[in-house]
Amino acid sequence: MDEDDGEQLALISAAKAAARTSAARTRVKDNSAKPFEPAPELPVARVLVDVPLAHLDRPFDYLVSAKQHEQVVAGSRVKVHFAGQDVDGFVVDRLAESDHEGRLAPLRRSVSPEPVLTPEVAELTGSVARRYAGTRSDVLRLAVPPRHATVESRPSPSADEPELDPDSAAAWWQDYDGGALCRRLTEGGSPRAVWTALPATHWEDGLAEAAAATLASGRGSILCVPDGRDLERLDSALTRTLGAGQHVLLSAEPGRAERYRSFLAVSRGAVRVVAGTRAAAFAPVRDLGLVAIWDDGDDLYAEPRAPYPHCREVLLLRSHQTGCAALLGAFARSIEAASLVSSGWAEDLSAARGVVRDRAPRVSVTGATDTELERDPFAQTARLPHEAHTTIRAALEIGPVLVQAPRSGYAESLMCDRCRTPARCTTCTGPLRLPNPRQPPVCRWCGTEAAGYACRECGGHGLRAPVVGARRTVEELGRAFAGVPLRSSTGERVLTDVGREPAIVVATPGAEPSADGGYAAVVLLDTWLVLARPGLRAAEEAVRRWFNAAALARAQSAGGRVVAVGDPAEPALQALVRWDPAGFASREVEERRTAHLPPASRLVVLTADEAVLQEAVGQLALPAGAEVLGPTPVPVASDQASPGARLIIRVPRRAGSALSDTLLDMQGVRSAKKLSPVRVQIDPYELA
DNA sequence: ATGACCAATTGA
DNA sequence: CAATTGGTCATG
Repeated sequence: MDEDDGEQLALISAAKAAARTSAARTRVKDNSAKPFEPAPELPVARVLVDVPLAHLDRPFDYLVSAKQHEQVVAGSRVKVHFAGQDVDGFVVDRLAESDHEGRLAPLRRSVSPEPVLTPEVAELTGSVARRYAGTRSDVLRLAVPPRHATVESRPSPSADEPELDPDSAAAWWQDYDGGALCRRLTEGGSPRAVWTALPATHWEDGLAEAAAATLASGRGSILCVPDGRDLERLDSALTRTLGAGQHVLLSAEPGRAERYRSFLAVSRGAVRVVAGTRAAAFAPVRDLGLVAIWDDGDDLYAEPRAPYPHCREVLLLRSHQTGCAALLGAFARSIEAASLVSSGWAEDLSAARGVVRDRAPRVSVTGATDTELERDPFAQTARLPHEAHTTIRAALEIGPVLVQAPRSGYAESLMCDRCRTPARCTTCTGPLRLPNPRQPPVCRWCGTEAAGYACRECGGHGLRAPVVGARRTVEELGRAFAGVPLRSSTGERVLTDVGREPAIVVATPGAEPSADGGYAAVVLLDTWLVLARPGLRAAEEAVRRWFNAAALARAQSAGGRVVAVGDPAEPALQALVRWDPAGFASREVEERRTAHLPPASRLVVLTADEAVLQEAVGQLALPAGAEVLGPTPVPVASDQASPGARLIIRVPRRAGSALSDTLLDMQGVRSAKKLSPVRVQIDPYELA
């Protein structure tokens, strides 16, 4: 019975296919004056079409005409007729014949013969799409910059043969493993390492030397940095180390033409070293030997466009896929990097304890314990405990002082004025803010008024908006240290470097200028506040920022001091005192493991209306061990009234690809059935 | 998405 | 009985 039904179905669909094919044939005959002349060889082009629909996310075959034969190559751009409209596409292959049963349509036209999508990057976009349960066309938009015809018509000047000093790389890296990493790169090896940079070092020179060592083996490199300022530093380091014209920069900064010019220099093989921000992770470097990323914990590495891939993960996928070397460097250590070390995938490239002690500044913590606050009421009002004050004064005798003050954005959240416990909404545990000083505090998430607030720790009724922000910090310090030059470096106006002469430099995290010869002292204000931020990454992020600032100080032997204003019992600050970023990160890895959080687990956040979420979960074939949390209403600021809920699913790490697969299936079915969209975010930065 | 196709429903 | 509408399917 089953067989009969099957046979009938087969007959019906065969008849339908025949009808379609003959219809297509007559249409072609009727509409075209000349008969189609196919390319003399490999007349089939396999094309990735730019359609946003999950169920159409696979290659389609088209016929190449004799005229298009030369232009249509693997990696070139074409236009094709698809579902009743003209769409863009990338050719991924030329074939002798198609495995498609029906008749093939001819390519609409060849856009350009430039092979912008190399086979390696084509494969990479596939793995990234799969890993993040997104569509390949979304990833392709991130990987290949928009075309610029004028730029494309010009040749890319080739880099000269580089003149490299074979010993300089190993010499620069001497303090770590005796320079073995760079020797292995020079010899064509592919080490994978998590590098903890020594304080007061020019990390950009380290990256440039690693690229030089890789170049000496005849291979190229990709070096990623968080932002434009770091890119400038790396740019000059690369020019110093490799000579002019050996590298290009890839970032969103310059205009489209410049960006495409750099991209073409790389895809044409004219230049083999790429430095850039997160988009550079997809650069089509020939003979890739090394991918490197500086300060991979920076949130700028999280791509804000779907499917939200993280730059570090893209580089790791790439290293995995091509077998190239991987280097993750930072002054601190991200949880993910620590996890790569503990799993044995990467080696730990840290200097010996003794060397670290020699290079690090002396770090102390002051001012946040209750007793000290009682002894020193000045600490509360001016946020500058006595010890910080005297340290600054002494340091100004020998050089500049850096004061790191949290951005005033954090000032929004209130805390108890007695014990500094963050003030939270009793309804939804969201942070409280003060709309204006005459009104009661209001929850930032649900908008509930918290009249008659009482601290849940100490019962106190007083609240304060603790952060003062950089501007008021500048004013306070100006009064306290009259006559000393004051400079500020914040979001709007960022300084890159300051000189050796005594000055106080107030900076927000991430905007710290480096000082010629290093700072005599670095002061970290309001550390408890940064730790009290909502979100799972608060401690990791705080530690990263403190190490980045503290690493700009001179060595202890040269008088370098760091004073953190906070609670000396706080483990995050103890890690700073011991200058032990790796120890801190590996403890965090353990905590994440027991809490079933990434990177030990893989996690997905689904966002949609609540009923839609229920339906979507029903469509999933969840792997064993999956936990479904929620749905819960999306925490939104009270001013934006967007309905919606989110749901979190987490699975053991080894089930990560099974999770991605079932999410892809779900998105495919949903887009085919025209069901309302569900946002899928795998291991998003904030929750992960 | 968009279009093609089929079937059922509606109106004269 | 024609015209209209709604659902399903395929997209090379």
